[in-house]
Amino acid sequence: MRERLPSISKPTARRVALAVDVVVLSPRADALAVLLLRAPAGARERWMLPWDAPRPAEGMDDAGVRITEAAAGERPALLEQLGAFSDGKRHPGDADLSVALAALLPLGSGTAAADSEWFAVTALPPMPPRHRAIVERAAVVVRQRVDQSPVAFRLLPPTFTLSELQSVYELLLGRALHKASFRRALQASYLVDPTDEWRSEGRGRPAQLFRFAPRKRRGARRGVRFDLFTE
Amino acid sequence: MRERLPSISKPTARRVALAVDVVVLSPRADALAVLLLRAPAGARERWMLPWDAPRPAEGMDDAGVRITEAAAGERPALLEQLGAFSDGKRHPGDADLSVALAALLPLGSGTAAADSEWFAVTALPPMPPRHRAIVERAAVVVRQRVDQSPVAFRLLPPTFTLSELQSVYELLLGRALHKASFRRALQASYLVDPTDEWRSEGRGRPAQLFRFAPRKRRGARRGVRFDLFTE
DNA sequence: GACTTTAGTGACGCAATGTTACTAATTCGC
DNA sequence: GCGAATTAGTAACATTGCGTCACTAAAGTC
Repeated sequence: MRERLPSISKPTARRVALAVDVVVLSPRADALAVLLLRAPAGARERWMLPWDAPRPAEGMDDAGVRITEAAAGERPALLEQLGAFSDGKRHPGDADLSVALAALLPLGSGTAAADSEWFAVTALPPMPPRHRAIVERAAVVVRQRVDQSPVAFRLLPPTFTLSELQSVYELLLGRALHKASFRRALQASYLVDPTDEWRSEGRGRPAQLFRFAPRKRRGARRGVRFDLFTE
Repeated sequence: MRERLPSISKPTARRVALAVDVVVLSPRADALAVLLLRAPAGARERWMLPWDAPRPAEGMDDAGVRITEAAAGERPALLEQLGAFSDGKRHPGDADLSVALAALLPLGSGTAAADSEWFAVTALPPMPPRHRAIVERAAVVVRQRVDQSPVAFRLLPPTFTLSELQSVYELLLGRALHKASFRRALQASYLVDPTDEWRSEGRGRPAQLFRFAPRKRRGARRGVRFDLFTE
C-alpha cells in the first residue's frame, strides 16, 4: 500500500539564534506575580522578561540561575523548564528560539532592582508577544504541576504556617479551599513536619510553623483519575 | 544590604546548532515501544531517534510531524513537546541543542521501514547518550500526563474495547488496575461513548467498542491532591 | 471582660474507590 | 452436543476520602 523511500540524506543540525527567557514568579499581594525588566530605550514595548543567551558550554539551568540572580538578586528555590518557543512571535533580542524557564522565589524575597517591577500574571503590561505567551504558559504549567511537584512549597520560606500554605494553593488554583479538608489531606500525605515554633501575626491565635519534609509514602497508589483532563 | 549594578549590557541571542529529536511511541507487544532508526555507517552507536533540523520558518510541531511521517509513514495522533536538551551529552548530529518531541501512534499502526525497528522503552539498544536521556524523559512525561491529557486514547485506534484501554493504562502506569474500579471511574468521567459494534477476539465473550468522546463535565472541581507528588 | 479575629479540630453524611463475587457470551476439546 | 476455559461486564458491600458545619483555642481590640 504505502511506498516509501529509505532515508538517504543524512540530517544536519541548523544554527539558530537562541535566548533563555526566565519567568521569575513569587507571591505578591495575594496574586502570583512575575518580575519584569524595563526594556532598553527604543524597544517596542516597555517591559520584558529577564533573558540572555546561554554562555558557551553553559547548561539551560545554569543560565536560568544566572539570569534569575541578575534580575532578582537571589537564587531560585525551584527551576522548571517550560519548553522551547519558536513561533513567529517577536522576541526582544530577535531570537529564533527561546528556551523558557520558570524560576520560583519564596514569598517576600527578592526586592526588585530599580529597573524591574512585579506584576500580577493576570495583569501584564505591554511586553513582546513571545514573552507574553511564555508568561501565560508559565502560569498554566505551574498550576498544573502544583499537586505533582513542590511548587507551592518553593513559593514559601523554609518554615510557614498552614494558612500561608493554603493561601498559596488558593492563589495558584484560583479558587477557595476548605480549611478542614485541606489540612486533613495534607496530614495524610506526610509532606510537612511541625516545628515547635509559633508565629503571632497581629491579631488572632498564633499559628504553628511547619517545614516541608516529604517522607516516603507507603506505596499502594490509587486508581486512575479520569477527572483531571484539561482538554 | 545587597548592592547590585543596574544591567548595562544589552543581552544578545547566540547562534547554536539546533535539532528536533522525535520519540515516536506506540504500544507494541504489551510494552510501550519507541521507533528507532539504524544510524548511518560510522556512527558510534547503532541506533538513534528520528531527527532533523527544523526548516527555516518551520515551527517545532510542524517539524515533528514531518519527521514522524518520514520515519513511521504516518501522522502522529498526538504530539507533545518534552523540552530542550542541551546537556553536554553527545548528539548524532552534534547539535548543541535538541528540542525533543513525543509523537504518539495508535496501537498496530506504522509498520516500520527497513532501516527502523521498535524497542521497548525499558530495553533500549546502544544509542547516543542524549537520545537515551530523551527517551527516558519521554516515558516519564507520558506516564505523568496520562490522567491530564488523552495520551492513552491516542495510543489506540478511534474505536477500542475497554479491556484494550485498561491495558494501555496498565502499560503506561506499570501496574495492574482493577477492572470494576477502572470502568466505574471511566463511566463517571464521560470520556467515552459506546458504539453499537462488538468485536470477537479469539475466545471469550465479544467486547463492545467505544469511542473517545469527551463531554463537558459539570464544573465542581475537587480538592487538592497531595498524594500525587513524584519527588 | 466582651467582642473580634485567626488557628485548629471533631464529627456527620455523602461520594468515590477497593474488593469479591457473580452473570454473560464466546471458543476449545472431547 | 456439552462441559471447561476464557474473556467481558456488573452487582453489591466495606472502607476510605472528602465537603461541610460546628465547635474549641488563643491571641488582640475596645
